[in-house]
Amino acid sequence: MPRPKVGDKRSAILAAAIEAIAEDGTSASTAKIARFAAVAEGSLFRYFADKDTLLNELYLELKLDVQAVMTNRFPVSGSLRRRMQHMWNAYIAWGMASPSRRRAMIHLNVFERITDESKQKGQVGFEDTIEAMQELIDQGRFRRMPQTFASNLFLAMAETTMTSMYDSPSNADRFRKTGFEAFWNAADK
Amino acid sequence: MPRPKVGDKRSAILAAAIEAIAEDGTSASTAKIARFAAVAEGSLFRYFADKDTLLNELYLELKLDVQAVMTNRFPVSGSLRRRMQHMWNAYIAWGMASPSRRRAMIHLNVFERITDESKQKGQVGFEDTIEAMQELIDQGRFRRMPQTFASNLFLAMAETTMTSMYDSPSNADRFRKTGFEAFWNAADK
Amino acid sequence: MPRPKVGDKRSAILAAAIEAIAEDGTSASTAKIARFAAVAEGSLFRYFADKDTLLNELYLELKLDVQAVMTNRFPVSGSLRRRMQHMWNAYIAWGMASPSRRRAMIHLNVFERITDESKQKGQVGFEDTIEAMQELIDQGRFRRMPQTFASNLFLAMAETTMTSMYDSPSNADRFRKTGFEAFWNAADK
Amino acid sequence: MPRPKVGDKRSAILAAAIEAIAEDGTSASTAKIARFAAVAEGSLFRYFADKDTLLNELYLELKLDVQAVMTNRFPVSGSLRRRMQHMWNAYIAWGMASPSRRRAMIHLNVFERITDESKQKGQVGFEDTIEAMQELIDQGRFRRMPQTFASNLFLAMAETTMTSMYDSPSNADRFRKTGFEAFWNAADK
DNA sequence: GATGAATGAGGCTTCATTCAT
DNA sequence: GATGAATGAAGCCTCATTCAT
Repeated sequence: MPRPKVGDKRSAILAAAIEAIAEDGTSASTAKIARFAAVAEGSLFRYFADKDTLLNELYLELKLDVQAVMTNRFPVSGSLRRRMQHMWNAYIAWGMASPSRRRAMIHLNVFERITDESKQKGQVGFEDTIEAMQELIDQGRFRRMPQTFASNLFLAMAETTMTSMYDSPSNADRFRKTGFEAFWNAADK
Repeated sequence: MPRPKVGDKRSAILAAAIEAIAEDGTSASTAKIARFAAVAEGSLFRYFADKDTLLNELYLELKLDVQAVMTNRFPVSGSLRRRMQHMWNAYIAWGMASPSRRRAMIHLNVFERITDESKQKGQVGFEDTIEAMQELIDQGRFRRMPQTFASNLFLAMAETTMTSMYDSPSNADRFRKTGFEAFWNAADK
Repeated sequence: MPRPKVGDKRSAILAAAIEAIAEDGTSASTAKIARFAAVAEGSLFRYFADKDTLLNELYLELKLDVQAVMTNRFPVSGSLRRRMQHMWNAYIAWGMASPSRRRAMIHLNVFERITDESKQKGQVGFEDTIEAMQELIDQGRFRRMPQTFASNLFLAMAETTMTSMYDSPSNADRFRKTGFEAFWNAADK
Repeated sequence: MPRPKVGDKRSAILAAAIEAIAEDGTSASTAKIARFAAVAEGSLFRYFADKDTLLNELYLELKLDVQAVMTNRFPVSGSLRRRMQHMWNAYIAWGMASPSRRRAMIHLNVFERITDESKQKGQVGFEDTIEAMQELIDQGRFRRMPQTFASNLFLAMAETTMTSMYDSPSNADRFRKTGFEAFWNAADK
């Protein structure tokens, strides 16, 4: 059974917000977002109580998106390195496939009005990857450090890697691989 | 009594901008910045042509600030590892000493209207550190990759480290050290 | 009850701008214009991109207005003198009927940001009158001079005439007639 | 003996105002005027109580200027036509010699805050020309009309003439002469 | 007198949000 | 529900004017 129609417009608005934020940062106007979504300015506020709500929900959607991609075909029983490699490749693939999503995420990550609640919610669903991250910690250089440290490092290093990949597409593959080795050696003892 | 130095007010505005941006991001209002600086809003525009100019000059000032701190007592003839260690510690010290400066920098780094010119100017003065970075590249895992990749990785990993340090001040020192080891092992062969 | 026509508000703003400019010149504030139009200041910008656009469109509207009045019942096949007389009377009637429109026009005519495009557009629709003006030129004192010279002279002399009519309403009719004779004898050989 | 220095600065400001108003209209900023005059912003207000005063005094100075030029070598005992011709040529020469003065005058003539007092004062010194104008009236088409009507017509027609002269400098002389004939025939019976 | 930095009121414009249709 | 016109607060910026030096 198809999703209720209402979802379509909501999704359109979220998609539009991604483009608008990628262009203008979080100060992209709701009018621009509505225009990109091809809906009336007022309609935006039927789906999101206000702009902050929209940005918070977009934040969550992007996190979910990343999660889906990382979780998909996750090699649960593979070696730690293999699982990490999977996560790395999946995340990089996500970022490279949709530059706007990635740029939007970068802006949302420093947006001062993403609530703690959103940040927390953004973690759910990452159980498999978090578990892998914890294993990585327990066996390597980061022993007894919080899991978020490793996770954040992973994300930061992947971001840096993607920046180079964008700047020099012909070497993209080399960056991706070397980036992973860098991460692995940073974390592994 | 010394006559107030030319530039006092300019500095006050820059300082105020740091606080305001740390609080509200780059959408901090010029009114708020002026209020923080205890000057009239109009005065702000005697020192900076417009808000974008102010933000770009602030960006440069912060870069200069980092540079000063990294360059200070730089062990030019020390081992590569020692030089890197110095840079790491200096940068972390800078970020931990002035949280607002660091937060402001984070926002400016993703601000869409920092000009290419500013970004370029922001590089000057880092010659020693860039040279060290190049050495690191030439001898390790990043051979034949652009120097910016290593530099960006350095910054990203230091940022991640600082985040953990802020979250858990009692372990700050351990984070700082482990963070550096992580970076070193990421880059070293 | 008829639904308010689209454009009602737009017209209200243009009408308000006429009054405001008549009072304060082209430096009349958008706030004042909005107030006169009984709309919120923001509304003004839904109808006109910015103040310059508003003034340019007002300029065009006034030109159109004059044109309508001059063209109405234009005695196409009348003698040249009769046609000129018609134009003269029509223009004077327009100016005397709406002092604010006339004052606004005077200000717009010397406003430095009326675009060339607007000036050009302001000419269309005057074909009959321009043709008459050309005939006048071809047969009189202004032979081989540009049509704009005669047109401008016409307008300037009519303006002067109206000023005297305002100053001395009881002699208005005599001014109107004498003014026309003056113009006719200026141009006719 | 040289004029007192104070006059120099005052004149410089008036001269600067001419240029600034020619460029930007009466909304030219006092800062710009001061810059053009190469004096400090504050100095302007030592010579003129406020901007309106400056503009009113400039208005007077320009009127005086015109008067001087018209009065110079005025052929008091020449024929009426000769005297008119002199006035016409003098005025045109003034306007063509200094486009900025002329443009400034055009703006001041429609400036809403030129006081009645200024307008009145602007008339003194024109006795000879006014007398000629009165003679013209008494003997021609404008009999029993106010002298200002003839004067305004003179100015309006001369303005129109100058506009054409600027637009087509190679025909300037022809415009000047034909313009005068037009005026003469407009007024003469 | 001269200066120009400082001021804050006011100008233009944008924008999130509301609400009548 | 959907729309988009309307709103007015707030943002950026300009400017005439003041005043300490």
